[in-house]
Amino acid sequence: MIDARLLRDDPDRVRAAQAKRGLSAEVVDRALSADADRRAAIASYEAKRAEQKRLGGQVAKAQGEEKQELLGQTRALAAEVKEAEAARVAAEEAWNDAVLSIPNPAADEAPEGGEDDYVVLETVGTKPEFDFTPRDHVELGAMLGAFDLERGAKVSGSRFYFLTGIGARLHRALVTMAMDMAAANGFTEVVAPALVKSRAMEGTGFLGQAADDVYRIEGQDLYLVGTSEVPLAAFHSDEILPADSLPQRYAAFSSCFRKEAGSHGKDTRGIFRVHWFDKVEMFVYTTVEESFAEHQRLLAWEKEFMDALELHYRVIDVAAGDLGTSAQRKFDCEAWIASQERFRELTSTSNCTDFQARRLDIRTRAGSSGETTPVATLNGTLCSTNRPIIALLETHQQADGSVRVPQALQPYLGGLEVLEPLA
RNA sequence: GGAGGCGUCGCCUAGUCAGGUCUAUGGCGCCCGCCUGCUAAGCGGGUUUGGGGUAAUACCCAUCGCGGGUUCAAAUCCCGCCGCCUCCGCCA
Repeated sequence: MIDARLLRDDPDRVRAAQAKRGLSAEVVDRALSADADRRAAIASYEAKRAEQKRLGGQVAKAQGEEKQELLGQTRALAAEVKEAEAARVAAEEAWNDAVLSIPNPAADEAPEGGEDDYVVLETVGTKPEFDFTPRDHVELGAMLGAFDLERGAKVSGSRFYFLTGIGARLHRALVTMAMDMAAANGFTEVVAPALVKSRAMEGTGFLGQAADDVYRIEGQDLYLVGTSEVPLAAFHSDEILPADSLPQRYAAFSSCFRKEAGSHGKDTRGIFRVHWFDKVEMFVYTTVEESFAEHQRLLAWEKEFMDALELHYRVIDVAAGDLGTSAQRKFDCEAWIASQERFRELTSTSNCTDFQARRLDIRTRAGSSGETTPVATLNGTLCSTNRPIIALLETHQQADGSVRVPQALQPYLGGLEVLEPLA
């Protein structure tokens, strides 16, 4: 939720922010008029309610005829209060609807435009070269016995799979390595619920434009999360976090579920784009002032993970139109996928500033004044399970279908240096 | 899933049966001040969180787990829901 004061005091900035994302400013005007209506309705209700309370006090003390007369007055007033309250509630709903549909204004630094208008910030490592025709992860996976796509489809449908043998072991190794790195960097380890109530989904901005991608449990107010950002953001909802407790850094493991609506026919091969995967996600609560530096730290930790896997990758600054509802700025790390001859997203880190915190009512106390103020929330992928496996297999493959294990990962595979194809 | 108990402004707590200065009591903790070689004690004051309003005050409204209802008036009465605890059943 954007700051009501910003909307009121500087609506042109919000209009410009809408334009930068390629969205209409109509909702800004709707919100402004709803705000005026709402405040008028509140004033009217409160005046009547105050009068009702004042008379109520007199009724309590009055006797006989005087009491009867007061009761007559106050009965009429009660109806007016009820009416005014209904008007107030309606006005507040209109305001909420409008303001909740305004996304977080993008950072000034974020590139303008849509999906293709990203800016490459840096490219790390060198493109892997092969003196043989490189296989894609599906072929390699079959040779290694790392996953079973046919049975995944049989049991659960398209975009499902089983990780098997070395694939399952790689999954465990990656998650453990990621958690160890997070712990070493001061994160609190968390295993988070993958089912959450609508409040958590709404609060993190996933029931707006992204709602089509979310699985809902039939007959219950429960949703399958697409990322543990959701339960982690809601973790401290309705709380006031002591200033000296910030930043609070969590690294959460959870399964992630995505309908992938609207991506029919896209990345249908293998385990790249699937309905379910697992992920270790970094999540930070801090102050808005600190959030920008923290965002850089999250990016640095993501790069540390990419480096540990000895991948060739680039970092992009995602354009305003391609940011999620909540993000003010987003960096993606994209690894080179040899079979596709292009960079693909492996990790993503967003600074949501105080946008999610306003919706979820998470505050801290500002400096000396003691005033409460919304915190900032940030998230970043440390390790999703499938795409790193893909990048790893394709990057470190050898002519015979074996795969070299990056040194940092070896201890997590019992010292294994090379993954060998099954006989 | 069944039975019972509980939910009050950081923590504890009074108030709920008999609705009306409850504008929510008291204690602990915390903050400010006085006193004081220092500290403690003592004394005085303050201490939920939102919202409206104002240049800023003042002032006003909401908030007793949540949502409805009854009533002129609800922490208090009625209905529904949620959470926690105890016991039983089931289960990993």
